[in-house]
Amino acid sequence: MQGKERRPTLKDVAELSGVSVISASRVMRGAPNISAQLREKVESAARSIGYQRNPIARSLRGESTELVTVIVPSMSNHVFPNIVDGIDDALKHSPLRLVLGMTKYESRSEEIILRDMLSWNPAGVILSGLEHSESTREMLEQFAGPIVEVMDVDGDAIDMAVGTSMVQAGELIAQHLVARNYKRIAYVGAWGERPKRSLKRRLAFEAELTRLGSPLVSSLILDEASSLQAGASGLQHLLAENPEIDAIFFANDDLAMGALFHCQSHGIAVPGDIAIAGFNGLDISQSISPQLTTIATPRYEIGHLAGELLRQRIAGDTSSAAGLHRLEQTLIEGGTT
Amino acid sequence: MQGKERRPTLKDVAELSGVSVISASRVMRGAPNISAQLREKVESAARSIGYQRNPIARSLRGESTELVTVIVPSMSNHVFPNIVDGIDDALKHSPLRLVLGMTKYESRSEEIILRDMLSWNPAGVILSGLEHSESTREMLEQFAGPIVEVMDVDGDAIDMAVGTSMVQAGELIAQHLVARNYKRIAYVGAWGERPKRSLKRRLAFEAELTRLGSPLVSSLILDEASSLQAGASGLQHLLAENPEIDAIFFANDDLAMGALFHCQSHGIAVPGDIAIAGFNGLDISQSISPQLTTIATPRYEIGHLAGELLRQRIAGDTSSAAGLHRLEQTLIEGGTT
DNA sequence: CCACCTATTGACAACGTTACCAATGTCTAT
DNA sequence: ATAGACATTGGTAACGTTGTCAATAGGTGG
Repeated sequence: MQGKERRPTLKDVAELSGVSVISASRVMRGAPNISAQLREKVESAARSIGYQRNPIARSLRGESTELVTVIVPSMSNHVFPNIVDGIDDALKHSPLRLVLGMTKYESRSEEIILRDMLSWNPAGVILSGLEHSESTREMLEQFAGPIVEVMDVDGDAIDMAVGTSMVQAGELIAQHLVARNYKRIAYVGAWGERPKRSLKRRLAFEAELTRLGSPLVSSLILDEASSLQAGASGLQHLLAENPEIDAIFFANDDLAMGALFHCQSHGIAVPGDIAIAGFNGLDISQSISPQLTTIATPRYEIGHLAGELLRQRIAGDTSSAAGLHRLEQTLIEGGTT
Repeated sequence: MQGKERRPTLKDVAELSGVSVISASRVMRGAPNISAQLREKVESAARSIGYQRNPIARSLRGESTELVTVIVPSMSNHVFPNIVDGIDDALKHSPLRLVLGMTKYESRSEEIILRDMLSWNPAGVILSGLEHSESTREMLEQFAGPIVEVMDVDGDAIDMAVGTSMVQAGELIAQHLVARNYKRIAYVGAWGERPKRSLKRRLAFEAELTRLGSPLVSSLILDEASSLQAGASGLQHLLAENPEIDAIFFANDDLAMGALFHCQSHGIAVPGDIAIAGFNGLDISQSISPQLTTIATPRYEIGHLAGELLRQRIAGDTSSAAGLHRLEQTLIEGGTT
């Protein structure tokens, strides 16, 4: 079904244009000190046989490839597609290509994927969160290229990190709920709280509630993936156990919207009977009515900056940029609280 | 800031275990006819220095890499993250890795990305849609590995294709709207209708409406990306021009939901004043109220089957599987029509 | 006991590219 | 005019792996 002509090599280009292989190489990679005639001869030969440089041979010879390893938990969480879109846009006009791996929130899986991908000698690595297994951390420390950890900035970066503060997010929601005079506040998480950033958010939320004199009444960490359904069932469980709860902070907008829709279809008044807050600020959560109270995070921008930092460092902009890059997030006071 | 020890090679393993390089190679790649002692010596040496096979050197020598090129329009369209998730799960237990490229719905961009990625000699290619530029098509025909085109199956596959029928989708919605007795039906699209599958859907929709004696009253193709906002503004434009429209088929759920929310917040009764239908069957469109009338497409399954077909062919399961793989989609009769 | 076969291991070359060094030619300052 | 600097081009080897062929050892049937 396929053609399979042998792919042209530098040798072919050199023979056709009557120059040495090394000269052809120099022209193709834009090395300095090439005469105009030589360049012209080689370029036209290359064009005529459709020569493409072979990145495999190139990177066997040299050091690193033009691949950027991106490891995220999953695409089904709306957060990560936005991040990946941002990264891709930042790398769009560079020769760098994204190699994507998904961990399903398992740190063992992160380790395996990373080990595998590092064997490609990538130009850089982007992964999510600041917490990694011991051996993941070792591999990253051995890795010579730039590393960006995305999503949260509450901790130490191995190299660079871009994200928003989970601690601040938890505090903002706590302050908001207390200011609105809710008294019996609960929390619902998912994914067994494996992404440590959600744990950070919850702990900060709890601590701030306690500080404000209105400690958390109850919390429920679902083991399943977050989804609208999970949010609805989380809400039901909590209310069944503890009917006097008057506000719930959900680990993300999906859970929160699921709970909201459940209330709407079961005659539970929001925020009258119960207040609901989420996290992320997904587009859709701002279009429904009432608008969801949530924290809007700049996901695309996180990805874009991560890609940009990586690109700059790979391009030779050494120095700078190491450390935490904290982006702003905003509390959206919607109609659900 | 980083460690940068030289990466161990086969030579290191061979020296440490006192065997030849080629024997070490054979053990590492599990070749036949290896004595137990040799295997043991080599394996323990490899373990002790943390040897990892170098896929770059391997694929320079051999033929193709263990990379799978995946080219999709964008991650911000909820459809593609699901596809990518499905592909990833299908490839999870193989050595294959996803290399991701995004075209932003530009066929020129598809061409550039594909050319670049093919230079890595990928094991296989997955891309979206059955329509490609002339030179994209040529490159694909030259390509020796398996190719899967995902999303739609209304046309001819270069090699394999997995998706649902856009023609059927358009017809189903047309039949549904006519059956519900809507008389003045309109259509709203986005992305300048660059993905040909949405064009196919619209044309089938129009043809079926005509056949049923209720031809399309008006259609509006927005040039912008689809989004909730775009859906709302599409609705407004159409109604401004043509107030007697009583039903609109939107190219996807995002547009449809945007229109629905607009109606809800502007006192337009749905489906009383206007009926709304979408396409995709996103999770969220089924959780809102009223539930959106739409066509539910098996996106994850499309990705999964695409990955599975690719994996099988790469593993040597030649033969079979070429051609169109049509998956089922279902009309969801929601409360918006 | 010998030709022959199989199992096991090794040597060499090659994949396509580029770093490094060498060779040639050209130009400038003294 | 000449040494030295620079521009331009070429040759060789090497990156890490594996296909191919060769070599060795042990075993088999006649």
